[in-house]
Amino acid sequence: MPETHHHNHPTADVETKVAWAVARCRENGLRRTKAMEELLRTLAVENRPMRLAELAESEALATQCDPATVYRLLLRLEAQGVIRRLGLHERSAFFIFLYPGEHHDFLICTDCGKIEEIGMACPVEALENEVGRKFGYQRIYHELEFFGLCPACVG
Amino acid sequence: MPETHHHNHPTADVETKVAWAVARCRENGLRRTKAMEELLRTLAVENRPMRLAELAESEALATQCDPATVYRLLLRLEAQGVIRRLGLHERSAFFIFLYPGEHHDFLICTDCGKIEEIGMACPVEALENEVGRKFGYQRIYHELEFFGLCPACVG
DNA sequence: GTACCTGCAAAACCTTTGCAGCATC
DNA sequence: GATGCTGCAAAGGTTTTGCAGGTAC
Repeated sequence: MPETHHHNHPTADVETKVAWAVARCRENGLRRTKAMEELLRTLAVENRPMRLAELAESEALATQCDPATVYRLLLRLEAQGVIRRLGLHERSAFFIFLYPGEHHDFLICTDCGKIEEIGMACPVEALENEVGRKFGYQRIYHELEFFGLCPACVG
Repeated sequence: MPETHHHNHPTADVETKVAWAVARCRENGLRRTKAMEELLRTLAVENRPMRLAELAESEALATQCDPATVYRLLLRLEAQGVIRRLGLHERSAFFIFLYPGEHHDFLICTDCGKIEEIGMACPVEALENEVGRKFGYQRIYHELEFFGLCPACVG
């Protein structure tokens, strides 16, 4: 299965995504734990960028494990390529489920920090390939974010 | 002068940029200080994303002022729209000089963190306008970053 | 049984703020 | 002279790590 391609297509079923991610982690030697599954499921259900703190306090995980565990899990899952860390200008990092064939672009309010997803075709794919070739980078992907004042903050 | 437009064109002269930024700040009631000028000049000369710590330790500023001052200056300059804060996945924020008509897209190594600028036409401008209209956002701009393993880290 | 994973707690880092004194306008 | 800017120092918030014990395989 390809690492990434950027067509927006219908979101896969949550359990399908979780099963895929767990399988991939296990293939690479990670142990299947309750916390891993719950973390992946939370990210798959929410399907939006979430912070460590938010995840650690979520119903599914708060009773399940320590924030430090969530932190270390996020590192492992990112290394496995089943989640991605995003830089969205906040002080804390955001993480989102990374499922093959799905791509997300976001619109962030510079005032209130609201994050919404843009369900529009992303025009960057061709450039991405060209950049990879020209600069000799491997495993390339991109992040595209739009920033501006949302209607509520424009007042 | 328009807030932003995204044609890549030859970089303006450093002193021109600094003078423009200082003028704009003064028009909006900020006081002209040595630290402000040095900070702007450093960013204009380097013309790349820099962190607070890096700026505060730079030759021009280390002898000039306290890190807290650099921090507060960065906030003010960002509010004036003469610099921009970038989210590049590091724990600390990056800032870059923002001159009308100039646009930057970056390529960042996911392993060593090297940041290079891509001098290629950015295909996002049309989408940016459409997103602004569709979602009702004002003062919209975008950030496009490519991530991957640089040749040295592929090794 | 072994290697990995977890909880707890502390350290490390970067950012942010309070306040008294100084510089710009 | 008034207001904003600065330096110093301390607080705040998130991330990161050490270590002893528990768990998946």
